[in-house]
Amino acid sequence: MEIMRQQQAGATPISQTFRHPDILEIARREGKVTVDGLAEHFGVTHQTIRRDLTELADSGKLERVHGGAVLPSGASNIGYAERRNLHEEAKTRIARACAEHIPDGCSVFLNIGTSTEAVARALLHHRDLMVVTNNMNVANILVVNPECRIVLTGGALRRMDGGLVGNLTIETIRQFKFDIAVIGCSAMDADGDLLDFDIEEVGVSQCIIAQSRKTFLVTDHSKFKRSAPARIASAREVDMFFTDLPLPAGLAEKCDSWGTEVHFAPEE
Amino acid sequence: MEIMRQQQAGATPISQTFRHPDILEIARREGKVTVDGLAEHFGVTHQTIRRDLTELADSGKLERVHGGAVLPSGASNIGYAERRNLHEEAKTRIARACAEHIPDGCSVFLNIGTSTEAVARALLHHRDLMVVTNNMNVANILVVNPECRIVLTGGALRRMDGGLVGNLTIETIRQFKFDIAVIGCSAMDADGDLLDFDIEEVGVSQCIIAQSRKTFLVTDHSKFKRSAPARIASAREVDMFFTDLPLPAGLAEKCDSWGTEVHFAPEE
DNA sequence: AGTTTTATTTTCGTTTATGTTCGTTTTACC
DNA sequence: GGTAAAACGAACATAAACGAAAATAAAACT
Repeated sequence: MEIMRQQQAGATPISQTFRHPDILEIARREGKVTVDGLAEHFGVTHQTIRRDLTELADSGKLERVHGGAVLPSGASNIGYAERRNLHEEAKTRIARACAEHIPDGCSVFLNIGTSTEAVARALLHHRDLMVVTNNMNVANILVVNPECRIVLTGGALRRMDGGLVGNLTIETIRQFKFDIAVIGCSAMDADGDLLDFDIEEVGVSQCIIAQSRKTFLVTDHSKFKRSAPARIASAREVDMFFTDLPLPAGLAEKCDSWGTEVHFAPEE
Repeated sequence: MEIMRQQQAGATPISQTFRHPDILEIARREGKVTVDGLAEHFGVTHQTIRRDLTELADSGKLERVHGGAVLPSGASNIGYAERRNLHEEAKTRIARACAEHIPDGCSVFLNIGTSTEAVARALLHHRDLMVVTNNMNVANILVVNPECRIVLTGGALRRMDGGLVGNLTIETIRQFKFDIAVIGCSAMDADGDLLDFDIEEVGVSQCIIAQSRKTFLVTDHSKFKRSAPARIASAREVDMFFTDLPLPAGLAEKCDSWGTEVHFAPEE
């Protein structure tokens, strides 16, 4: 009874029919399933199969197509693609401002995040760079810049965001000393603390800061409104802070007293 | 009426069809697709294929060109696409034969080379794999297989072939034990020795073999005619050897006496 | 038994995918 | 630079597929 209530309260009330496992197995074997084929196979009407497929699609096990369903394709980076478009234009402006403070010929670390990827795009015409990153997307972006040496840290590929995670990352970073670390963060609070959702990444970010002569932070204003559980560092440890809109009250003064230069990306 | 407005206001209404995943797979395998070819392959009109390609291009999966579509430039294919086309068809056959001997659920290492990339493409529908590689292209290829964990070794990105090179590679490999090592080589001589142009890679390949329970070699016949300075290992250490044409005189007997299974990829 | 819940079928209006036609744009060839 | 062929995209018609809702059947429970 209570379980039923939970299900009704939850998002999709899944009917557990014996067909679902079979459908999935067929789909995995054949790569696809058709409404017609399944209706005949199970001896039920099309409408019933449609309902099955809709439910399987809602729970992410399949991807619905006209006439049937297929295995989910790139299931992972859909959300990421949307996030990339979010504040896209602002991120580009911020990244450009940041790139202007990265001189040719220096060594840079870029970590995980859409903001740092935007910085990578802004570095496409820099020369004689050495870029170390734990972000596959950054590597894919910068590969077309022949004047840029690219070093990837090892690690398990996280499809969600192209990040390379795991203890290999920190091991790699320890072997370098960077002129500039460019980091993003998931959120930033009123005390000037940089926050992240992933505790593992926090360790990586802290390591990067420790191994770098200068630390650049790139963050758009949306991060000021959010919070996240893990603390990376204080903005006090940041040398330059690139963002798009004025900082919340109090934070600007703090940065000023800490000697953290705040740069606003110019509107175009 | 209102619904229509919503749709018009929203982004691009992507049609769902069985063909889209197939088109993407063909594109990834061949590097390009043509309207004519796809129309014939699926038995539909050109216009339908055009619509498909337009939608796939809109969602960033492909890049439209006159007469067909190609993989988006940012993705896997770097400059050495020409070499990839060399013996492409044979490599695909070899890779498919190799993939058939790689069971679901095992751990595999794929090293640098166009042949191993072909194997990666042949593994797109394997399940529950764990693939470790020092080849960025392999990672980019397999990223679309959600049933596959991907681990990249660290290292400097070599644009020539997407390889990750440097001492980080061996350090990473030492942390694993693979069920199967899939390696390619630059050349193979009459004594059955695997050769390579790059001395550094030789060390990596030797390390891979040492860390693996089984070693698979994938090489097309063109490698028999060439030579290279650095020696990786003897074919004696290889468990299965996948190639396209019969081995030169004497080598077949050697492999036989060593217990090295030689598999020829069937002509189609 | 009777009642309630769940699964399925039936029906029907709506949406979607596809083929066809036609005018426009691109490409290739002279 | 001009021309012909190929490729393209827009618009429309149509048939298939779709989803919502009501009707029916089958369990599950009291």
